[in-house]
Amino acid sequence: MFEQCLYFNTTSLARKLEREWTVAFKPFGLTPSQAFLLRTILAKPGNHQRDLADGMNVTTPTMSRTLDGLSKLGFVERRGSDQDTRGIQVFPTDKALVIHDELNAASGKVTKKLKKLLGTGEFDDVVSRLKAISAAL
Amino acid sequence: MFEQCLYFNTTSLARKLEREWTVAFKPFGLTPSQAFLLRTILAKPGNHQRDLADGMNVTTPTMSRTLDGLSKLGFVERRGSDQDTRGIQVFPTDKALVIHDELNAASGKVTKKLKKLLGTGEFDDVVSRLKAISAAL
DNA sequence: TACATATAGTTGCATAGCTAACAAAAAGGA
DNA sequence: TCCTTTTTGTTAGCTATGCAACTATATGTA
Repeated sequence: MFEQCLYFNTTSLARKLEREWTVAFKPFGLTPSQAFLLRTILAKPGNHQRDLADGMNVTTPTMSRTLDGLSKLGFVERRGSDQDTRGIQVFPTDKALVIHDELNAASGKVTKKLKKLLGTGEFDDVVSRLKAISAAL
Repeated sequence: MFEQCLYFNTTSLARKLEREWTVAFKPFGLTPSQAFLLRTILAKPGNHQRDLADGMNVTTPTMSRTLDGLSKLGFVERRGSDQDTRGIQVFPTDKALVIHDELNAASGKVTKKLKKLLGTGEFDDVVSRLKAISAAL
C-alpha cells in the first residue's frame, strides 16, 4: 500500500531500529533515547539544554523530560549557567563516567553488526542520503 | 556526534517527516498514524487487526489503540469475524468514505512536494533502500 | 530607565509506541 | 473427548514526542 512512501518506510524502519537498540542498551538500564543523549553529554559536558535539543532534533519539552529521566537515574546533573541565568548546563555524573566506554562499545557493536548485515558501503551511503534529506527539509 | 549512525539519522528524519505530515492531515482531524491506517482500511476493508498490525509494522496493542482512536472519531467500525471468533475485522464508515479521495489527495500533495524538493530519482532511490534495509533486519 | 519582545525551561495534556500480563477462542494431540 | 499450546485482542504501565501555555530572565528600543 505505501511501498513508495518516504514517511511510511522511514518511520517503519525507525521502529525496527529502535527495537534493535533497545536490546543493546537494556543492560545499562537505558532506553535508546536516553543512551544517545547521555553519550552526547559525555562527549561534550556542559552543553545547554537548548543546544542539546537542537543537536538531537527534539523539542525543548522532550529534552527537558529525557533529562529528568537521566537525572533520576543518577547519570546527569543540571547546573544553572553563569553567563545566562535562564540557561541550564548539563554534566555527566561519576556514575555516567564509569559506563562511558562500555556504552560506546555497546553502540559500536550494534553498528558493526548492522554494517556486516547491510554491507559497509550500502550502510554509509544510506546514512549520507538520510542526512541530506534531513538537511533539505 | 552521530553523523554516521543509522539509528540516529533514521529516527531524526522520522521526526521531521512526522511534523510535515502532521500538518497535512490536521484539516481532517487526524494524526499521521491514524490517517495512514485509515487509508489502508479504505483501500482494503475487512482486514483483521492482526494483519493490519503486521502490515503497518506495529504491535497489536498499538494497533488496538490506534483503532480505538479512529473508532471514537467515527471513521471505522469493528466487527467480529465469522470464520474466527477471536478475530476482529475492520471496516471504514460512511464518514470515512466521504473523505477518502481528499485524504489521498492530501497525501499525494505532500509526496509531490517532497519529490520536487529532493528530486524524484533521489526520492525513489532512498525509499527503495529503506525498504531493503527493513527487509534485511 | 521602562516597556516590549525574544529566549530558556517546565508543566499539562494529548497520541504513538513498547512489554508484560491477561482473557477468550482456535488448533493440535493423546 | 480433554488437555496443552497457539493465536487474537485488550488493558496496564512505561517512555518518547509534540503543542500550548506558563514563568523567569535577557535583550532591544524609545
